[in-house]
Amino acid sequence: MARVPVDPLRLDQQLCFALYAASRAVTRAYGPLLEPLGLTYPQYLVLLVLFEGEPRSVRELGEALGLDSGTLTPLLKRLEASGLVKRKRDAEDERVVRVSLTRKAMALHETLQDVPRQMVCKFGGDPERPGDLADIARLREALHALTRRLEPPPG
Amino acid sequence: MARVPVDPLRLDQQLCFALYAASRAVTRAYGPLLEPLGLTYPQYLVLLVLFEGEPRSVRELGEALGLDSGTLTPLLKRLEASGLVKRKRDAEDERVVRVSLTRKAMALHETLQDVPRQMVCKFGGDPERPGDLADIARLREALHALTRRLEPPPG
DNA sequence: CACGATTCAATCGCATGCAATCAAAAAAAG
DNA sequence: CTTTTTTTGATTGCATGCGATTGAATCGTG
Repeated sequence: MARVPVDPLRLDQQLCFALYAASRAVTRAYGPLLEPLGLTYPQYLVLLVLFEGEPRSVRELGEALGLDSGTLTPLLKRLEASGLVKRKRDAEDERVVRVSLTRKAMALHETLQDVPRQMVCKFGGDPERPGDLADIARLREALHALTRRLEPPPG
Repeated sequence: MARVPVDPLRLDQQLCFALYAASRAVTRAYGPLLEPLGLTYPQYLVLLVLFEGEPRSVRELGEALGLDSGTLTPLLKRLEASGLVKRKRDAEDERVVRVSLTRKAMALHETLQDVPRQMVCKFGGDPERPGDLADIARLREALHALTRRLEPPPG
């Protein structure tokens, strides 16, 4: 069991770079699926949040995605320009903007159903094989755990 | 063993989002360490590549990091403006630009030695505990494998 | 009620990412 | 040796991310 000293700054030793590279690779892999639908990857994520419940305030979307208004406001304006979301000031509290889906977006929901399965294939897995799905689930949980440790809730 | 059908579009089911969120969380975690040194995270990565061998052409840097000249050219100009790298057209082949480190950058190399250890702590691990380092290594390898599957070499 | 603190979205500035295009240089074809 | 193709980096345009600031609305407290 020889202990070989390793340069701690070597790129291929960095978890951060592995994450950075994998994240960009996955985002790129979504491109061919989303671009024909007129969606970017972050826009797709916003729709996923809204599919789970509407309407959502900009703050709620930001909490779900870890993005701030500086990123979300222009992104939402583009989604609005695409006819996929509506933005409306809350009458009760004029500070908040409630974002909801259009009919067009709800129709997109059907089209998007197949996207995750296609992505599993791109990941090199078989969507029919439980083992492959379990591998993905394990990796996903490890990443969520890492994110939680880096961003402790404001408790 | 009840099989509960799960909405495949649920955000917390997406490996892509786990990656996306974790990558941004890690990049943010580097901020406090790099900002005092006048570095951004991608600039830090470029320096890591150069620490492993100089000079490097823009193409070589791009291959190592998975970035193209559209990203690297302005980034390298900023690193040059910071006095950390030199850029010089190759006399043999006027197409290539060779990027090398300045004395200032080599001095930075010393300062950066401790960064990876500090990051392990932020990840919630103990740099002295081999088990924690092994966990990080496993996650890193899983991510590298995913990236490779998504970007098969042009063979 | 007054008023300072807080919340919320928008705006601004800067630094990526990345596709598409360009121009120059070099290599390959003929 | 000339033409064509390829390689390499730069440039442009667009869409994020994100810190910092702003401005409006609301809340908390006295």
